[in-house]
Amino acid sequence: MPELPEVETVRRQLEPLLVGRQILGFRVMPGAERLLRGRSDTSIDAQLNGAVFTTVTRRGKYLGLNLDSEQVVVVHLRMTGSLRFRARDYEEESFTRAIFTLDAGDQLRFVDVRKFGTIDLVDQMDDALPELGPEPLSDEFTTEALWQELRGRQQPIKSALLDQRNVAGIGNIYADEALFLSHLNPEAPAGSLRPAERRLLRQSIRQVLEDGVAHGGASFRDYTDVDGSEGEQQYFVRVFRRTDEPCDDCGAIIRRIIVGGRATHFCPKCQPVRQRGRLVKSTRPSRSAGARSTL
DNA sequence: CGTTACCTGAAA
DNA sequence: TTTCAGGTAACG
Repeated sequence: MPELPEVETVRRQLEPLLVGRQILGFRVMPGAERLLRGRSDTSIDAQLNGAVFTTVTRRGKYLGLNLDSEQVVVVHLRMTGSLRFRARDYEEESFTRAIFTLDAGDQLRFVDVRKFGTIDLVDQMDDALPELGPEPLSDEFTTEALWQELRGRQQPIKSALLDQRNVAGIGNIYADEALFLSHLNPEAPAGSLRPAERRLLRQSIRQVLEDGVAHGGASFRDYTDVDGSEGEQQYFVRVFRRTDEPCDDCGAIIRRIIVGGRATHFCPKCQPVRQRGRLVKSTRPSRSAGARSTL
């Protein structure tokens, strides 16, 4: 569920709540053992005990809860995970999968209906991360860096944006929104973008992610922040889950298709299938015909 | 490369 | 009852 803006919202809320707080215990609830990916909660509990949070960082959709013990708790929320900071004696919540007990009895809870989320304890955040592309809101995310990943690819541009090895942090909402702002058809081959389209796509990605962060993330279904409240970005989307509604810009009816197995929303008029090269109907048929034989 | 599996509840 | 879901890893 959470994409970069939702995870960044959690990071910003969590940091001031956690920094300086000490961990007194950690446990995983019965039936949720898989979230530790094979490790036992007792071994993690032993390593965490007494450690103090120093900073909270983010890489793509991953959160790093950094400790003064030079270790990092790396969390991925996947589809339905959330981190809740709860004061001592706060009521129990359904679907709580793991609990960090802090000094004074407060708790950091990992709540996750579908049990896809993960928690790792490592010495360096990178140790828990798969191959990830550039951070889209950093300076390293240039048009050239983006094109480096897209060039030569036949895959639909939508699928390429969801591949975390190309760019880190984009998910289904922001991929559709960025493609709408870019006037790009989601099924266009990733490697087919013209230079101007690449620049616009890079800028659109940054725009939609920055807007998402500014609105505290999007809450379409499950996403809630650290105290359980919702974001506002769902009120600002242009196409995502607006199937059969008129496009804000042109009034055409927004369509929903499946691309790479994911629901995909777009405006067929603003994001048309690009015209193929028009070799047949050239404006100067007599001169160009013999001169050029290649595409 | 696209498809399937992993889970579970809400909505259609 | 069936379909769907802000994600990814493991398939074929």
